[in-house]
Amino acid sequence: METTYRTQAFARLAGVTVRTLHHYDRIGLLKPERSQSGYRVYTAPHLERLEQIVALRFLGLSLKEIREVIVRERRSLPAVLAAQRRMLESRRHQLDRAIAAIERAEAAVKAGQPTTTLLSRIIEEIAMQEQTEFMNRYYNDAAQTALEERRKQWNPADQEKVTEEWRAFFRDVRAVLHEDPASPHVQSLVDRWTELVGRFTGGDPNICSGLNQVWADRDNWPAGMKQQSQEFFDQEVWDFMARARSARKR
Amino acid sequence: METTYRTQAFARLAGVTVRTLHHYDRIGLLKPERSQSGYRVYTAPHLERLEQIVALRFLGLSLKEIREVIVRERRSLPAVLAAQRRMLESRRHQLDRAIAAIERAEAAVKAGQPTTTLLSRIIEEIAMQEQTEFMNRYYNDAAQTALEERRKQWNPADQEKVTEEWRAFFRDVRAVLHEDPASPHVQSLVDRWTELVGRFTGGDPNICSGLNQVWADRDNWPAGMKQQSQEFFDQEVWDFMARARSARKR
DNA sequence: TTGACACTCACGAAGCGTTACCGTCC
DNA sequence: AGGACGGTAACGCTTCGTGAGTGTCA
Repeated sequence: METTYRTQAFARLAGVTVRTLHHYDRIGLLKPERSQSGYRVYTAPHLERLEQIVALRFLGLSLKEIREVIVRERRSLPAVLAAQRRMLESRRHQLDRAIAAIERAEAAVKAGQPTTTLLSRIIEEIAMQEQTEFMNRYYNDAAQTALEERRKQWNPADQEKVTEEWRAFFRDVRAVLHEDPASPHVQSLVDRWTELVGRFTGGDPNICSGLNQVWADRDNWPAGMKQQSQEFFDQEVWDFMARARSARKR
Repeated sequence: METTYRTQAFARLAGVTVRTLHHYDRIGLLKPERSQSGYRVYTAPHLERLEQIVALRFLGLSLKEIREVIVRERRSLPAVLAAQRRMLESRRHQLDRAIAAIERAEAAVKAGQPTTTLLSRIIEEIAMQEQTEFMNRYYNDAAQTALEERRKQWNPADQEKVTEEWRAFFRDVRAVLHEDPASPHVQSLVDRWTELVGRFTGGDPNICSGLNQVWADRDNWPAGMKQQSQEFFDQEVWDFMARARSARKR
């Protein structure tokens, strides 16, 4: 003597569309009874199950996953939900990155940086984020917060200036590759090198240590980062500087 | 004399798949040159455009939207991005709700509430969120924060107890519908009513005002909420209580 | 007879992944 | 001549929305 519903009434009751019920029926997720004329007939237990389906869909599970959890308890619900939570958190992280990219690009353009258009700023911002995320694997917590502070002080113009100084430094080193690494002239280049690195580390030993690790692992950098610093991947220059530094030590 | 790339090399360079390039070519989003043999030939300008496409895709724009922005500047980029930011923020809000639902359901079950299973707790949690969001349209900021505090003190058992008290109150009122609204017995019911309402408002005038608005607009409640409080939608009881209260005033 | 509602196909949509089959280049 | 790489064509995946055409009657 229980209340029964036909498709439309049941759909309204549960807050879904008729088409959705048809779909769930077809894929075997929620199969109602049938009247002799072939009409779908839903009852209270169906409502309960549909509520479960809707809830899990709200959590972002696919219908296939829902079926595995509900129809036959093939998979443990707590485990699935824990996994789902991690997925959602990572999606949220991605969303945050996208939102931040738009916001910061808008802010930068509004603050009047006519050299780059909004779209270019966004591309830069995304690249920055990628680099930051990747590099954070090498820096410990102290270094990460220190770098965070540092970045707030930076702006694209500063960045461009520093890059230019490194470029000049490399030119100067390449010009003296034939000289004695211990010569005063070359040793002054070691000082310049120390100064340039110190400009980035700010003397922070945490940052310094992380930087060494980043550089040591440069073969594994993502393509975008590699490409961007390709001009500084001159093994000959680095070898020469290494010899110059060890000459200094003695 | 510019560098050219064929499909695979170009794909690696830009960090996308060959299939993606084929797709963009077919839908007219990024059309490379062709060699005599029909091979796709990409050059630097193509790379620039592809970077823009990838960036906008990162922000969640559809390929159609990207085409409208990039291929022919039919739509203003700043406007599109502002709209996109709002979309992303609303998606983020949805994600937060899903994550919160899982977290709180897990916590509630772990804290030992054997009456309800994890899945049921999630359904309750989602319903709660819906109600909260909907009701917040009626409460001002002060009332919302006050209610927020209140909810932290609540637990399902309390909720059940209060519901039971309202149920008893309705039974008692229905039993005296034929009596004089001004009789001492009925007037004591008015006191009980005041007390029950006060239990929810906590005497806060902001909450009180919001509650009145919520109740006045109960025809527009979402289906789920209506259904849940359906047992208290007894017009006869409310009319009788109104008469009893106006009898008290005189 | 006529609404109102029910049923079963079946295409469409977004963004590629994934064969399948065949030509080009070195 | 073989293997790496290029091309096109076309189905698959996901979750229903949206008709089209037709039957039922709570």
